[in-house]
Amino acid sequence: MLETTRERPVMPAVPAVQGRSAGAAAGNGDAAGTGTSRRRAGRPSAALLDKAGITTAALELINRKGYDGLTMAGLAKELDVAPSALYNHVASKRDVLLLVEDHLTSLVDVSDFSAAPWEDAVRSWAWSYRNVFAEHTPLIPVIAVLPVTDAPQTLAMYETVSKGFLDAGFPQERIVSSIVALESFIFGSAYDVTAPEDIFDSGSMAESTPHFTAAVRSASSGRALVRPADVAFELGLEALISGLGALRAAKKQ
Amino acid sequence: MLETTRERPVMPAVPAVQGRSAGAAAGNGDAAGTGTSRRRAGRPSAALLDKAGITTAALELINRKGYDGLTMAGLAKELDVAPSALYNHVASKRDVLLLVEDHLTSLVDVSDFSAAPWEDAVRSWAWSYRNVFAEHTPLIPVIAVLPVTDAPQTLAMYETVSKGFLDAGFPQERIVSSIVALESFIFGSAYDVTAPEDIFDSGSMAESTPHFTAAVRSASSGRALVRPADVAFELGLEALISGLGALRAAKKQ
DNA sequence: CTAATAAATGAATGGCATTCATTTAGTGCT
DNA sequence: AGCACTAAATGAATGCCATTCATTTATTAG
Repeated sequence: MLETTRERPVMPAVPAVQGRSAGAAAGNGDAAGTGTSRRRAGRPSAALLDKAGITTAALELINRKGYDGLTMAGLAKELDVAPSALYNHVASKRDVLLLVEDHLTSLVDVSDFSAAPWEDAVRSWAWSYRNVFAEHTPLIPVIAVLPVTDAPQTLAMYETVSKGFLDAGFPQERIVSSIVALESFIFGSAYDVTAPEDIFDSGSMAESTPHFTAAVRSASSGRALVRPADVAFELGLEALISGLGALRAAKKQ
Repeated sequence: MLETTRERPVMPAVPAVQGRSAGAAAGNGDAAGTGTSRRRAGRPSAALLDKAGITTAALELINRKGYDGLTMAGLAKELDVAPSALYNHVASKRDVLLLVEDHLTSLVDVSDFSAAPWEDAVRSWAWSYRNVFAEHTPLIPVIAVLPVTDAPQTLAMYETVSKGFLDAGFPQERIVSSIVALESFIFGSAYDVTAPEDIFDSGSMAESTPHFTAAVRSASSGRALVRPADVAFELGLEALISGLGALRAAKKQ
């Protein structure tokens, strides 16, 4: 129907930047916030926002200012838009965190599950998972309660990992519990990475806690090469791998 | 100036309740908030606030309204005081959370470390620790970064646990790492307890994630008697206990 | 006695997420 | 073609929240 509909009438000049991969302010006249020449109210010809753009802008903001700097107002400014405009695309700030979480999950390395032995696959997956979220601990409370339905990339990760466990000979009814146990350890360990160096310094109460103080001292004797958090993570992970590995039946061909 | 200063002019009746163990509003004329007869400005004869009172009021408020309900204004009302009065005793809301954290840590059961075998002691400690903080997950980000100096009860717990590990024949330089690994698992698992029942419901994407969906289904077949979070915790904890236990030298007499 | 300090009130302050009325532009239906 | 509906933007509230500051009153130290 309709003849000349596809003519693309005028389009002032701007090539209608879409998807807005990264980098702020798409060249042209800016709007709410930066200072010059507000955009006038009303729906613009080409949409300024979408979930992908919001996600990358949020990540950019987090990298630059940390999670304290991630505010709806700041995000809006990053996107050169009024804060209320965001609410046409997300229902709440938690929604933004969800978008970020799902994106980050896609960065977790699950590749070894299709090639390497189960132990090696779990090892590389767990290290990768921990390292990604160690930089994003404020997301952990969100993830922990997040129904997987709302996070397609997260669901995809679970699928790959589940299949890896099944192929390795795990009894089906133990797979979810095993993954949950590993994940719990991973999330807890991610926090650990962010702890200050001197977190175990007992200070003035050192005399009243001799055993602990001695243990802390001897733990840090051969340090500085590896972070304490890495030592603890390796220790716990290897314990989990060998403990959980014992559940396997000898399958896999 | 002014003669009759030491006469103790009136003192309406009240015996100057101090410490304020629990239960709100110490009987007499109330103040900021509740509605009737404000207390007049200026330092009162007997202090209305102290850290112990703030801690128990905070816990009361958390139990009643959850962590969202824990606001400085709400806490002040609970204590029948103006919000700004709190800042004479704590420097920030984070300080309040610290007080609560340290109190809760004193509830963790470490008794088995002086009696039972190492495995049993770790088991009961870990379950108790997880159960206490499962109800208080918003504290976990605080704990994880908390220098132990600021938390005497927490330090006391570490001392007991360290001694238990040492007595069980653990090499001193592995003790802290082992405890940290266990704690990481415990904190992560505490979150897990709060997750909704249907967290793993893959919903509309079930067809694209067959292995995971099947694993979830078979995990929940014999359920309802035990919570899934408990199964995962037990599995991981036993794996950690046997994995870490292998580090011990045969000592202990 | 007097200066310093401690502990309260009450009135800001500034930041925050979120909502709502309004404006403008595209879409679908007849 | 026209018209109702919906989508996507602005801009101006709203209400909550932690925190600060000036002020008042009482206790304590010198």
